[in-house]
Amino acid sequence: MARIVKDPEIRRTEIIDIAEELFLKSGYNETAVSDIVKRVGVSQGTFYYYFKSKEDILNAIIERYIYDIKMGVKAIAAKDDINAIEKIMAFFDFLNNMDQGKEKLIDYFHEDQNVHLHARFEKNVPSNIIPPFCQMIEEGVQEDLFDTKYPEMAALSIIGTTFAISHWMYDKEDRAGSTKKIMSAIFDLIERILGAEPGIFMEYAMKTEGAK
Amino acid sequence: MARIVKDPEIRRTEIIDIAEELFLKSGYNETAVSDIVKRVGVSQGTFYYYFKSKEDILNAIIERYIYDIKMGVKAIAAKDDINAIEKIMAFFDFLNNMDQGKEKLIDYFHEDQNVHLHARFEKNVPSNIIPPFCQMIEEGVQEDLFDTKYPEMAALSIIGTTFAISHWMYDKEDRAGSTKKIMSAIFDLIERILGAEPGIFMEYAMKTEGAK
DNA sequence: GATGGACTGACTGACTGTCAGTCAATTTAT
DNA sequence: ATAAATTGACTGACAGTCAGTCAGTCCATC
Repeated sequence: MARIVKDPEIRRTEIIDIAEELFLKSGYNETAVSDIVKRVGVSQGTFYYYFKSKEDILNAIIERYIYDIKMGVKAIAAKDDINAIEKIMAFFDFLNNMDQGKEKLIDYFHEDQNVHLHARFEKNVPSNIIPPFCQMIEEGVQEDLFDTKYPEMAALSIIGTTFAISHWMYDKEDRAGSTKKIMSAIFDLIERILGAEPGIFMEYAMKTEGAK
Repeated sequence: MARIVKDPEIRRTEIIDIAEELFLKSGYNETAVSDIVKRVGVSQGTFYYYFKSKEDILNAIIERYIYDIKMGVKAIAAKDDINAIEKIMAFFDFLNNMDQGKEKLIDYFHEDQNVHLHARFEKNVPSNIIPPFCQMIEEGVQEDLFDTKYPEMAALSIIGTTFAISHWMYDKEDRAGSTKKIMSAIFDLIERILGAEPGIFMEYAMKTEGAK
């Protein structure tokens, strides 16, 4: 085949892009390295010139997600025109709306074939978002919006709660169920964990919705 | 090789036992089906007579853990000589002390080679323990020990929080750190989530420890 | 109550196809 | 000239298959 030399940075990104697309379409185990290189139009050897194993490219893909999330959260945490409650809500909004092309990332991740992606994702998210999230909580404590002695644990608890509930919802058939009740429950939990005034998150949510 | 016919139930258990041992020792990916059958002393064909794939036996192993947990939790939930707080504490005690031979299951699962087992485990635990756990919480609400409108969500939140914190702890080097502070934080979170009187879990914990 | 033949389903192990990963050779860029 | 990028045929390992074997059971017959 005609040999095409590209800037390594571009080649690497190219391979990651295709690998990500195929992993999401068919699953990690079901995608062969040979499928990836065929689509990219390079040899098997080139793949292993850039990645030391198939597992390695999975990590590269996850790292990219994590990087995006980290940047997004940092940006929210750094804002100075909104308070801690609004930041936390903006944070959830950001996570929910992160997408990958046309479909929501979160939907992809919950498909059964992607347990591999999903597990790795959830394993790496906390260490990256806990610090800025924790900062938001500490800010809220200083503003007297929250009341907790353990901001880091509260951050972990909220992230863990979110994961658990989102899995739970996806495993249940009647997912459409009653979104409102679930929202109320989640807000209630967050308020309790943070020691915020009961109902205050819902209040803010209504306000924002009204502004749209 | 000499052909030895056994009761299918026994053969199946035998294969699961060895597979579990090898998966925990060397990891799922690093254990070949051929390794398993060599140890059991049967042919490759026998393996596939009992399990439709390598993935399938992993499920069988997880199902066994889940079954044990389910039974343990049900037993605790059914007790009538202790109150809801004591039940919840007994439940955590039970989970923490579940072992597989000499090592604690939770320690095994956090070893890097066992991500596969671990992910599958955490995916399946909630749907099995939420119902009895939820029942304990409702009981606590009736006894006026807890105060929540969303017992199921509270159960999910506590499980999610527990997972998140345990991952967090295992990822940090300085794990030995300050167990007491972490215990206080976890109790604080549980009390908030359940709407229990602040400090009541710690109180019960001290009482139980004193009794020993 | 022994003999044997039909039958079942547990079990065998050599075989196949696939795939992750390697490497010596080759081309391109500086 | 040298280094960096690229090739693709090759290897070894492994999951999964399949045609066939054999232990044990059931039951008809003497």
